[in-house]
Amino acid sequence: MATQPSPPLPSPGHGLSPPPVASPLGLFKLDKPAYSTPPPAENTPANNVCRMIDYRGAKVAAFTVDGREVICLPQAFDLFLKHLVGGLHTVYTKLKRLDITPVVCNVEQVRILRGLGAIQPGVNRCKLLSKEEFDILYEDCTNSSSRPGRPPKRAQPPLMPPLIHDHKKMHLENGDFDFTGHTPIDSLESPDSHSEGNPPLQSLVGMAPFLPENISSTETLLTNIQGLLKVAADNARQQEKQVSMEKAELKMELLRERELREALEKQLGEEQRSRAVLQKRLKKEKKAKRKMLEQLEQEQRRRIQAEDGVKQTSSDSLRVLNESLSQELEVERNARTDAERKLQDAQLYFKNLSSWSSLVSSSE
DNA sequence: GGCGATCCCCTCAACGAACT
DNA sequence: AGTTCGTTGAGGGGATCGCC
Repeated sequence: MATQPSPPLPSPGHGLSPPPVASPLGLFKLDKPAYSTPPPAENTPANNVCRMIDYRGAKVAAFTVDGREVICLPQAFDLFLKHLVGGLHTVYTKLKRLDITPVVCNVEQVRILRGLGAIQPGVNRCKLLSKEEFDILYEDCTNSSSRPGRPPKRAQPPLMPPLIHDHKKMHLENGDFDFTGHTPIDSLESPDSHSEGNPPLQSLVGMAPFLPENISSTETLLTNIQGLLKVAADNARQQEKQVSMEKAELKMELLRERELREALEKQLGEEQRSRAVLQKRLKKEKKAKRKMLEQLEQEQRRRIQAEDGVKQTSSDSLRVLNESLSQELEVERNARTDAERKLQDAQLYFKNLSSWSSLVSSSE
């Protein structure tokens, strides 16, 4: 792909992202306070020096932008996060949430990354992240239990530490190359369909040292073979190193998982004990409550009985009082009637007496 | 039910390759 | 040289899910 000279790119000094008002759509989108893509890294020779660095057991393309070492995000995603999250979009969302602003690649950096095979040939944009920022992102992808919300999908656990899958990435395994935008790396480019672990002879030949023309053909052949063997030995060493690192990382993961399991078991035991104590206490409380209820009911019964007794007593005494009052009233009435009769008799007596005396006086 | 995180689906932009 | 098509990452909208 990259053997032909690249056509001039639009506004190389300003990078890949168009200015916000570059298109009618851009104008339309200006209204939203959307996620603002930061300006790309300045297109300077210093910024465009690419190195392959060891990161988490893999070779990752890195630039030094403004004194900060930054790695290729799509490549790092492909190597480390692909199995943990649904896609790059999730990663961008996470970056937003984590308040991490990646560096946007400039045109030259994208070309270099494409040339190295760190990103796919058709890729035209790319972001860069410092190792520390990627550590935070990785931690967020692997440890979401402490966070609310929907847990990540995690279709496949990342059993393998990042391996270089793509044949193009084989180039990255062969050591730390220094590339600048002006250094062609096409000699390293090889056709597709390599096997996973072993680069084909063709590519090894490509890596063999170039020889002066005055050496005999046998010597040339021997030197070539020597070079091939050296490259093969280097590759074997590299793979061995990779395997041992994978083993070490797996061991560490095993230890971590074991510790986590033990801690969880301990916590489970404590929870179970605590639950048993609470159940016992609950049972006791229920028993006490039942007892109190019984006492309460008994007391209520007693009270009702007492009230009935009081009611009964008061009605009887009222009746007695009534009767005595009636009797008194009757006695009083009789007495009054008797008195009235006596008074009438007296009046009659006095009347008769008066008539008798007047009769006597007139007869004299 | 509200909230926040995640995921799926979609469009857009930029580029290279192929074609006319 | 210009056009078309395919590829890829960027990014938004909306659905879904789990927690409180």
